[in-house]
Amino acid sequence: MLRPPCARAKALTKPRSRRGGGRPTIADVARKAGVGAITVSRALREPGRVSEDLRRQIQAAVDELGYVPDPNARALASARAEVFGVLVPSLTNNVFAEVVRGIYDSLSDSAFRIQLGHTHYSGLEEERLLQLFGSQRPAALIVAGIDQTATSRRLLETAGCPVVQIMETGPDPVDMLVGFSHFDSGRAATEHLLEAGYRKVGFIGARMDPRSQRRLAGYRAAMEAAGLFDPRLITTTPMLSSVSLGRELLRDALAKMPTLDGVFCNNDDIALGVLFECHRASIEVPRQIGIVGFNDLDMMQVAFPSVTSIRTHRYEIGRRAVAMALAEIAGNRPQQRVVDLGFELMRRESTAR
Amino acid sequence: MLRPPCARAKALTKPRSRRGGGRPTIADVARKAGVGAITVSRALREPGRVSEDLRRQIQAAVDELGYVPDPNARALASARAEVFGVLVPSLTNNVFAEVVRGIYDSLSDSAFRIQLGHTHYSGLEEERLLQLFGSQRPAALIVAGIDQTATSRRLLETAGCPVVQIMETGPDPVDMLVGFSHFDSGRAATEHLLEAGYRKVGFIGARMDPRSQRRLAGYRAAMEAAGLFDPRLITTTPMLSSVSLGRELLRDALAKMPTLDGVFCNNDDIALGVLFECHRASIEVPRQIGIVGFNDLDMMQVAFPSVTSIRTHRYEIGRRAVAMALAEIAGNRPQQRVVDLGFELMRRESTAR
DNA sequence: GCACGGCTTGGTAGCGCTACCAACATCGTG
DNA sequence: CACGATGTTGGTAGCGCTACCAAGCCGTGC
Repeated sequence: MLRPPCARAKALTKPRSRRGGGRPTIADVARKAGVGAITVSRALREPGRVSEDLRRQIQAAVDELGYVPDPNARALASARAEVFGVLVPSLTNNVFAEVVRGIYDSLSDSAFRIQLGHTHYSGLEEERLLQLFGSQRPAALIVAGIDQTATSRRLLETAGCPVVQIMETGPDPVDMLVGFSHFDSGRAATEHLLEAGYRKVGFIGARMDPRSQRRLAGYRAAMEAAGLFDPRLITTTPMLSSVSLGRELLRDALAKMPTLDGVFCNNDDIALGVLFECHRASIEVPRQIGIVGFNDLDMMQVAFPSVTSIRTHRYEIGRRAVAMALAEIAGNRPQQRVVDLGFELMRRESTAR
Repeated sequence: MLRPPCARAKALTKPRSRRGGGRPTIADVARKAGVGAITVSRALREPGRVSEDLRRQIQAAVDELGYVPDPNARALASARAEVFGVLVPSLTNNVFAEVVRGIYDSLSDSAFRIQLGHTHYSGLEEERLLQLFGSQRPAALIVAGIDQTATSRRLLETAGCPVVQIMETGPDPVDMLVGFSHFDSGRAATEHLLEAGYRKVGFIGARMDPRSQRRLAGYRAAMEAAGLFDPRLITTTPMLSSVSLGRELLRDALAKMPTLDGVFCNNDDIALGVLFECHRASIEVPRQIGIVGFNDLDMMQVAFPSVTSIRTHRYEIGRRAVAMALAEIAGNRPQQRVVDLGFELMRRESTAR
C-alpha cells in the first residue's frame, strides 16, 4: 500500500526538504499554479510550447513565490550546464581584460553564466583547468591561443560543446577560431618604421609567449626583406611585461646597440616604459628614436609624444567568439569557422620623423 | 515483482546512461574498486574516515577510469556548490583586476571554482547578479563596496554563506569586511600636497562612485582644515575613467581656475593623463603643478617625472578576503570581522618641489 | 557473558530538475 | 465519420551525487 506511486498522495510523498534552505522549487510553483511540474519547466524554457493562459498563471506563481531555478539541478537533469568556460593566460593583462569584457557584455542578458580561468601562460595549468571546466559539461568553451598541448587539444576535441579559440588566426582550429595574424601585424609595424626612415630598428619584448614569438617572426621577416636584420637588435626577457620593464629593456638594448634608432615593442606597456626612459635620458622621440607599440591602449594617443601602435579588436574578438558559439548552440552552425578580424596601424607622433 | 527495489538486480536497474557522454560515474569507480558508492564519495571528500587499504584501491580505480566528480550532482546532493561568487564593478579597471588575481591565486589549488560578475557600477545589475549567484548556493560571496541597495543587502544576509565585502572599511559589515579608508587616503594625499607648499590644490575625478566620493570627502576635509577649500577647485565627471579623460579634465580645471598649482587625481589613469597634458602644455611638474595619483600602478614610478601616488594593497585584499571566507567555511570563525589593510603614500618627483 | 561506544562500511532515499513517452483534445482530410 | 496529424499537458524515471541511518565489527568495562 505504500510502495505504488499513488499520484494523489502528494502531501505524503513530500517530507519537506530537509536540506535546501526552504527555497521554493518547481513543484511549489506547479502546485500554486495548478499545473504539472513539467509544464512549469517548459513554460520557463520554451514559452512557445505552452498555452498563453497557463503561461500567465505560471508566471504569476513564479513571481509570487520568488522562484529561481536551481542551475545545478538543471545541469544535472539535462546533462548540460548553462556555463561558458573561458580560459585566458592572464586577467591583469589589459588585452585579455578587454576580451573578457566583450564576452561578458555579449552574455549579460542571456541565462549563461561564465566560468573564468587563467592559465598563467602555463600549459599544465591549462590542462588542469580544462579538466575542471569540462567536468561541468559547459555549453561552450572559449580559450586563448592555438598552441595547446596535445592533452589540452584532446580535452577540447572531446568536450562535446562548441569550442572557440581566440586571439589568433590559423589553418587548423579545434572547432572555431577568431582573431588576427600576429606575424602580419609584427611585420606591418616594422615596415612602418623602415618606411619612416629608421634603419637600426630593434625588437623589445617581455614574456615571449607564442603570440609574441609570431610578432617577432614578423619583425624578422620585414628586417630580412630590407637586408637589415641583425640578431643584436633583439632584446627579450621571459619576465612578465610591465612599464618598468620597458624602461630596463631599452637600456639593455642601447647598451648592446648604441646606434639603435627605432623600436617595435611587443606591447604598449613596454612602449610606454621606453618612452619614459627616452624622456629621462633626453633621447628625442621621434627624431632620435621611433617607437611603435602594440594593442593601442587608450593612453597611447594621449602620451607625449603620442605613440604609434597596432590597434587590435579585442573587445570585438570577445563578442564574435560568443556570437559564433551561441549560433552553434542554437543549431545554426557558422559556415565560416575561422574569422580574421585584422588589425590597424595607428600612425602617431612617435614615428613621425 | 518489478517494483520492489531488489538490491541485487544491478544489471537491470542500470540502463546505461542515456544522456551523459559515457563519462565514468562514482558507481563505475565503486564497482571497479569493489566497494560501495558512498565509500568512494567519502574517500574523495574525507580521506581520514576511510581505511588506508580501501583508499588506495579507490584511488587506483579513479586514476584508471579518469574519474572526475560531477560538480553539479555534488552541488545538488549537498545543497552547497563549491563556488565562490565574486562581484566587482569592472573587470577592465586595473584595481579590480588585481583584487581578482589575489582571489584566484588563493583558490587555485583548492577545489573551489570562481563565479565572477561585474556590475558596471549599477545597483540593479548587482541585485540581478546576487540573485543569480545565490541560486547556486555558493560556498562564499565576495562583493566590492559597502553601498549595496537594501535589496542587495538582504540577499547577502540571507545567502546562507560567508560574505566578505572588500575595498572599504566601515563599522557595519554584512558579515566580514576587508579594505581601507578612502576618506583617510584622500585626506593624506591632499595634506601631502599642502605640506609640499601647494595652495590651490584641486581634485580631479571621473566616474565618481561611492569610493571616489569618500576620497573627495577626505580631500575636502583637508582643504577645509587648512582654510583653503573652494568648490571651484573640484572637477569631476560621471564618465568612465581613462587616461585621455585625465587630459581633458585638467584642461577644464585650468580653464576654471588658472592659478591651480596642485591636483589630487582620483586614480592613476587620470593622473597620467594630467601628466601628459602638462608635458604638452609645457607646464612644469612639480615646479608649477604638483600631481598625486591613486592606486600606485607600476607605471607611476617609471613615469617622467615619477608620480606620487597612494599605494593600496589590492592583491592582498583579495587574498585576505578568501582566507577569511575559507576560515569561516572550515568552522574557524574569524573573530576579527573588519580588517583594515591601510594604504601608503609613495612620495615621488611629481610633488618634490 | 553482555551491554556499550567507537570505527568502518553500505543501503536507501532523496536533492530539483528535465528527457522521454503517453494521453488527450482539437483539427482537417478523405 | 474514421483517421492521422498537430498541439498541449502530464507522469515516470532518472541525472550523479551525498545526507542520513543502520549494520557489522572490534575492544572495553561491569
